[in-house]
Parts: sequence; C-alpha cells; structure tokens
Amino acid sequence: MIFKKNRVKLEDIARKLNVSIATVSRALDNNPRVKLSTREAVFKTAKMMGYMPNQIAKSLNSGKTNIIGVLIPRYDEPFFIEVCRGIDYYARNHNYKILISSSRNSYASEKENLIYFERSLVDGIILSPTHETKNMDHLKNLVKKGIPMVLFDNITEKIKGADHVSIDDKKSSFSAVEFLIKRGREKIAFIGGIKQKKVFQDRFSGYLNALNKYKIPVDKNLILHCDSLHREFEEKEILNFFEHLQIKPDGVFASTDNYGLLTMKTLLKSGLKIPEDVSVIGFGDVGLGELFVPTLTCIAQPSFEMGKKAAELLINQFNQSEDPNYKKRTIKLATRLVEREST
Amino acid sequence: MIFKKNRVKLEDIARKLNVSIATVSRALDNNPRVKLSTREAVFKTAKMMGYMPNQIAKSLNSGKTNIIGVLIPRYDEPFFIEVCRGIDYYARNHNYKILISSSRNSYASEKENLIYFERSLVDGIILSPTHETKNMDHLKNLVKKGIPMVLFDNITEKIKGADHVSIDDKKSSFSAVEFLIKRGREKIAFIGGIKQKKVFQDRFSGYLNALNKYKIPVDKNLILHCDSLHREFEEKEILNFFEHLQIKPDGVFASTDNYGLLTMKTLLKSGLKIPEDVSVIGFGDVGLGELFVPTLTCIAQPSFEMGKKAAELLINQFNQSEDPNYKKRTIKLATRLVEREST
DNA sequence: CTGTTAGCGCTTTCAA
DNA sequence: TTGAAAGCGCTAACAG
Repeated sequence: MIFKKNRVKLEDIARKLNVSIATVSRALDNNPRVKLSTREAVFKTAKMMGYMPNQIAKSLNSGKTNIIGVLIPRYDEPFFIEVCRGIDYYARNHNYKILISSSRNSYASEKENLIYFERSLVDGIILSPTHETKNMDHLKNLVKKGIPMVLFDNITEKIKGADHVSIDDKKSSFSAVEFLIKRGREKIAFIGGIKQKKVFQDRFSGYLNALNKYKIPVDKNLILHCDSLHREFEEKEILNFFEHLQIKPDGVFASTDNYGLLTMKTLLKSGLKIPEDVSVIGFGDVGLGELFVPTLTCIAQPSFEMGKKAAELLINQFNQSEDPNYKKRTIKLATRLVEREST
Repeated sequence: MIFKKNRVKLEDIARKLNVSIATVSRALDNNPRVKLSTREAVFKTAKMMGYMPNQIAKSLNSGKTNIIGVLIPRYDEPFFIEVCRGIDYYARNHNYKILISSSRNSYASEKENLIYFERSLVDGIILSPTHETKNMDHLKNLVKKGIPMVLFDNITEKIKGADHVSIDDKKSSFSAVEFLIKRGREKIAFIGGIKQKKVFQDRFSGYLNALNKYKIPVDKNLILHCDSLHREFEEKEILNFFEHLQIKPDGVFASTDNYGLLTMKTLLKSGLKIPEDVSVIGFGDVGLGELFVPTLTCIAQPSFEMGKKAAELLINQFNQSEDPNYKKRTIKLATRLVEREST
C-alpha cells in the first residue's frame, strides 16, 4: 500500500521536535506528566504534519479493536437493517464501530464468518443465527474462549455465557390472532416462514394457541409455511396458496409484514375487500405497512431497540470482562399491536 | 480483554514442537521450503491447540487490513443496502470484508467517519457523498495521501485520482418522462428529493428536458421538491402537495420508488384510478414497486451491480497501486425502464 | 530445511 | 519531566 509508506508516525514528530517517541505518545494522550509546553508543541507539530494514529498498531498492544462484529442472516430484510441501525446508534455513542456481515441464510457461511471475526478483528459479536443453525457448538466454543457475544432474534437454544435479546414471538402472535378473533373472524389463515426457523415455529404456536383458546378448529388448508428464501418466489407461493384455497378466509395472520403485504396484494387482486371481507394482520412493522393501501395492521417489533439493547449488553460485557461472575441476561422486548386499516 | 490472554499463538506451537516461530509461520503458510513432515506436524498441532491467526498483527506488518470502508448517507434506504450487498458480494469473493458506516446525511459526520477509516483501518474507501457535501476537499486530501477511493451515486464533482460509478440520471429521467408523454400524458407532475442533491437536480433536469423537447409548458405548480429527510414527513409533504393542487395531473414522474408509492397511495385515496386517470412512474426499482397494487412502473437502477462495480474498481486500484499512471475510470451504468401496471 | 533477527507503530514500565 | 527499551503477534530478509 503506497499510502502507508509516507504516513507520518510518532517517530517523525519525535525527530522533528528532538524528543523521544514515548514523549510524543504521552503528549498526544494529553498526559499531564508531559510538560505543558512540550505537549503543545507536539500537538501543533502533529497537526501540521497531518499525523493520524495507526489504529492497527494501537490495537496490537491494547488487544482491542473497538469494532463490534455483527452477523445477520441477510441484508435484504428491513428488520435486520433496523437492528443494525440500533446497534450502530449505541455503538457509535460508545466509540465502537460495527463490521456487518451476512451469513446469507447459510450455516456454513455463518461459521466461516465467525472465523474471520475470531481472528481478533472484533472485540465481540452480535448475531442472529440462520434457520440452518441447529447446532450451536461453534458459538459455544467462541464463548468458551471468552469472546463476548450477544444473540438476537432467532434463538433456538440459549448459550451459557452469552446475552440474549428477543421478543416473545408466541405471545405476540397469540395476541395478533386473538385480535382477529375478537373482531369476529373465524376462518383465520396463517402465513408463516421457513418452518425450521425458531421465530416462525413460535409464531405458529401462538396462532394455534389462540385458536385453541377460543375453540376454533384448526383447518390445515388455511396454513402455509413459505419456504422461499428469495423475494421472487415468495409472491408465487402465496399467490398459489390463495388461488387453491377452497374456503375463503375472513382473516389472515401473516408472520412477517412482507407476507402480509403479499397477502393483501393477492386478496385484492382476487376481488376481495380488505378489511370488509377479510382482515389481514402482519408482523414486524418495518415501514412497509404504512405505504400500502390499505395500510397494514401489525404486531410492531422494536427492531431498532433490539439493536440498541444488544449493543448495550455487549458493551457491558466488555466492561465486565474482568469479572467471571458477571451475570448474562436474557431480555424479552415488548411488542405492541399497531392498528391500521387492514383490520 | 480476557480472551486475548490465553490465545494460542505461533510461539506456543513452536515451543510445543521445538521449532522456531518462523518455521511455524512458514509451515502454516504452506511454504514448500518447510519439510513436509514438519508442515504436517505444525498443522496438526495448530488445529489441536485451536490456533487462530491474529489478523491485527498480520495487518501491522503487511500494512493491509483487507477491509473496505463503505460510507453511505443512510441505512434505511434500500438502494444503499443493495449497493452494499453488491460490494459485499464482490469483496467476499476477493477476500475482503466491508466496514459499513452511515454519515446520516451529515457532512460533519461524513468527515468524522473518514477520519476513522483513515486511521489505517481500511485499505480503501467506497462512498456516496451526502447532499450536504459541497466541498470535496476532505476527499481530495485522502486521495492525495494515496488512499484508494471510489465514489458512487451522488457525485457532485469528480475527484482526480478516484474512480466513479453512477448512472446517467438526466438521461434516465428524460426517458421516464418521455415515456409518459408518448402515452399521451401532458400534465406531468414531478416529485423530487432534496434540491441540494446532485442526483435529484439531474432527475429534475431530465424532466424539464423531456417537457421541452415535446413542447409541453412547464407548470411550476406540478413540481415538488421534497426536503424531508425522514420517512414520516415525506408522506405528509406529498399528501399536502396533491391536496392543494388545482389542476389534477395525468402523469407523475417520481424521482424515487418511495416517492412513487407515496404518490400512488395519495392519488388512490383521493379517488383517482391508476393508470386510467393518472400514470405514475418511479425511479430505483428496489423491490417495493412490485408489492403495491398496482405495481409501479419505474426506471430500474442497477444498484447491486453498482456495488459490484465499485468494489471491482477499488480492488483494481489496490492491485495497481504501484503504478502511478493507473488510469482511474468513470463508469455510467445503464438503466432500463420496467413497465408495470401503474402506466 | 530451519533459525536468528529486525521491524511493523504504538504503549508502557522502569530508570534517570 | 523525559528517555530507553521491551513487547503486542506476526512476517521476511538473511544466514546457515
């Protein structure tokens, strides 16, 4: 790298001022043990010469990079971006930067990404496991090695020594479905995501629990578990599902906002009126729901907050790393139902 | 950091095998100068002991971090996320990771972020200037110092020594408006973004040029430059604009998909039919347009490609950094009109 | 084929 | 108040 060659370093400043490197280092640190006049001279010269500290060298001896590694299953999901924004917001205020990587819904890629993180690039890790991640050994190993870690969202299994942030998916979807029932809906369809994913399993449970509680028989025909991992296919899956439905539902609980919108689109095209003929409720509240006509009622998940909380927990771990008894925490953030026009 | 303390390092492996650190280093590098049996022993021991190279130490002497710094104006804009995905895609295949930061539409924050990047954290920088960035000196200085840089999207001014990737905003919006005109539309509204932003200025020019060419008088009442930087306000601005319009437009060119959707939403609510009464065309094609009913016709911008290209150019710069005569490039990617239901 | 050594840029102890 | 020197973990030139 050419540009590293002629970079100004402490040595250059030291030479120019006829002092030692140590003095320059201390001076720039504003260490009172350095005579004020020397300090001022150092500052002035550093500025004049365009000095810029080398973070890598600093990190090598501090053992800290001030970088938080963030691993999400995919970029093109507004929920994850919101979480990242939250992490970034908190991290930024605490002098950390974030290195975001995507595991692209692949367990292999998740492991691979973690290896890079472990190469001491990051001070700690915040991640949301993929749906493929059944085995948490790779995470447990990292934690055992002492790498601070916070898991969020899709938590299949808790990891001792890590913090966890999520919402109560079962309860939240229960209340979504209960809401539809209380509005008099009885033929309520469920649109879920990949069955292997914990969050979708839980949202499905919530759906079943609500039907159960209100003695509404479960109709398998009204249940769809989408397993498309790409946008283009999701729409077809949903379209196909509703086209082949014999009984028309009078309510739909979609386990993401995106599914909710696709559902509305499909239903509208088939000539149904929302919410007159059928109510639709989504899950997430990532900004899409308000764009649509009608706007989408949904369970609002505090994505940004989730990121903030995750960062907070991680940075707390950094500060407590001396203390082996520091208690890790499991946080469930509250969701709320946002009523809009689709119900 | 606790976990850095008991990390296995080359020295540990060397001691266990009674060889020198250099040998271990070379062996792990699969250097044929090391006897095969030694190499194998080293590999085995390294694996057994759970050795993980320290990237920071490597970077300190190589002067390379294999990290690309990416600076975007905001996270919550699908266009930028798509570009990041493209960068990530290319970078990943070339053994680079990306450090994404947001300047949150602030010039001050842009400068601040670049300072961190310059602290030798990154090997090069890909960025899209904010609308506030009038003065490019901070960028020019970095380039002068020899830091490889690629600009994309909102390029107010070209920087000598940097690569540039963008689209032809004028031509693209010209063709969008021309498309409406050829469909017989004559009262065409323009919904733009922050006036200070180059891309919006250009899209506005394209609009004017098209009207001009077809001798359609420009009606100032039909022109809106949104200056909200936040989602919540954009909708109000657009709603307000259409409510107070005396003449109803028969066509709308929205300079982003988001504006396009908000426009459709507003028009639909006011009872107009799309595309019967009014055609709407957007700009971007970031996946939102297909969700809506009706789906949104738009100018498709190759966001992912733009990211890939930017990464490619940057990595080329890395490899050519010896050659001071390496020609920097300015790339204009092609856009295309995607016809959907709104026109 | 392997070891010794210097050095990447900075911090920090110890000594003066 | 300052300097000398060791060390962070690794690579690479040189020597053997």
